[in-house]
Amino acid sequence: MQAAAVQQCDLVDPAFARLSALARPHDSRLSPLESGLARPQRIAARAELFSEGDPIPQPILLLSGWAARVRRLADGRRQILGLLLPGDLIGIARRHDPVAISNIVALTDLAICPAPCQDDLEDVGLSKAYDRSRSLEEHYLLAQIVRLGRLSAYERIADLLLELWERLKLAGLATTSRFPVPLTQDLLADTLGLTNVHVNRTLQALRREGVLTLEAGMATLHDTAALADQVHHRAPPLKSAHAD
Amino acid sequence: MQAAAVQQCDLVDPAFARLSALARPHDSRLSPLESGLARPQRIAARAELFSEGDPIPQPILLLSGWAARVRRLADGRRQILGLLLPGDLIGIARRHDPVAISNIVALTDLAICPAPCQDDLEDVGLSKAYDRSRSLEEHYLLAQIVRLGRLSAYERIADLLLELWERLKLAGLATTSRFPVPLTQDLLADTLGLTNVHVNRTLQALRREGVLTLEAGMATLHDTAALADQVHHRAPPLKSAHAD
DNA sequence: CGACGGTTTGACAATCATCAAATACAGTGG
DNA sequence: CCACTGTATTTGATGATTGTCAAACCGTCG
Repeated sequence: MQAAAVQQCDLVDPAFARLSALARPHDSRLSPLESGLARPQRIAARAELFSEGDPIPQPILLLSGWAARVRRLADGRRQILGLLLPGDLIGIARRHDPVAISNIVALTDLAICPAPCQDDLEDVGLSKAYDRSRSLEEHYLLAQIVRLGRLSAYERIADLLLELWERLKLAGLATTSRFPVPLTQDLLADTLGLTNVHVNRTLQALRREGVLTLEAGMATLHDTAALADQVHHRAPPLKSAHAD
Repeated sequence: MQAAAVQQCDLVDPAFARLSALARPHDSRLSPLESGLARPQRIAARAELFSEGDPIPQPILLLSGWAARVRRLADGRRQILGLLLPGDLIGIARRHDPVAISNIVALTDLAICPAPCQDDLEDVGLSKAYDRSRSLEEHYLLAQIVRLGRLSAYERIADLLLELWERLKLAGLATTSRFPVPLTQDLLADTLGLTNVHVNRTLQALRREGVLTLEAGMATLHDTAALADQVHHRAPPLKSAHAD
């Protein structure tokens, strides 16, 4: 990292850490990454980065802060489709004339920058990292569907926090089982398809039972191993689909 | 279409129609499409096409029949992540060593074939069609999240059927507002995050109120315009995200 | 006929939403 | 410093939506 970038070092670090983690073990010179990061742009919390249908001239790399993909219904109901964390990429789904497929709003103050050229296929490392990132993005959407479709409120919160923990670890933003989660209970509710009141009561239950704590923007998972065990309840694949 | 393909004409037609529709208005010679379709492979209902983690050597084009992306929980709960209809592509999300990100099972008898080479970027038409298909796939996942997160059982069914109607129209499989939906109420329940009992009762309500009918594998939407209006309730984008 | 998968019905319970208000807490300006 | 404002959290009372369990019904197929 040179001159201009140096002072931003702690800023770009999480994004760099995440992409490096995704590029491994093929390793790589993620050089283009460093060069492109000289000019981070700042976005204020609550700003809308993209509206559905907006063209996205180039993919964006989220350097710091949290954002969300949001959809609003005519009667005011709101659903957060997914959360965007430092190191996540925005708008890498399509190859040609990419377009925002959902609104994206800043949940906190943000730093973003154009994602270094992904079309430069010479950098295999970076290309693979983007590929994995795309893959993870879909994975998180699917996880969200299972949460909303089949988990209880209690399970939804536990499952989401476990996911956030793992995602933050990827970016080096969670080293212990205590980590920042700058979500209000309102936002949590809109993420999990619940009401803020019910989220509040369920959080109390989780706290009371010593599962996890969420307050003042910090989450603490009290028994991550047990939690992951209970929550990562994938069934072994079954050959007959309709079996019960 | 030549020789070998001709006898399969009605078979490949929907898939061809869909990809052509997606390629337009850039039009295109979708020539590689025709050539690759000579050897459709048949899959029996209930077979599992892919398990999570399976490598997908090449993208697959679904020619006829319905499939589903499924996830099962350890205690037997099941969530259908998304439905796959004729003309849909499987495994086009990743560029490098693609891997099945969810189990895929055949809901009906299927005909599939390898998707004609997408890396042949010379065929701009086909490449664009695949790109749009990818984009639509994500769109449907997001729609599913909103359904599960914020719609009532009544709305979920109406919304899903409207989506299916539009998707089938793309492939030329629905010309009127009456079209085939080979889903049992059990499968509908697992798609919509409900129980089969509740799906049954809600379907009765929808029928009673003249909104739609679903029986014997056929769906009928009684006032598609009004339905689309009620159900496509996107709110106008709002600049302040947290506004209420 | 009997078995099977799918649909339908009923009685009842649990989860979660709604509405309204109280409390806590940080920031702002006098 | 304190009252004032706005936002976030918490509590209570009540009701609607949806789930659970169990059984009956219905058509198809061997």
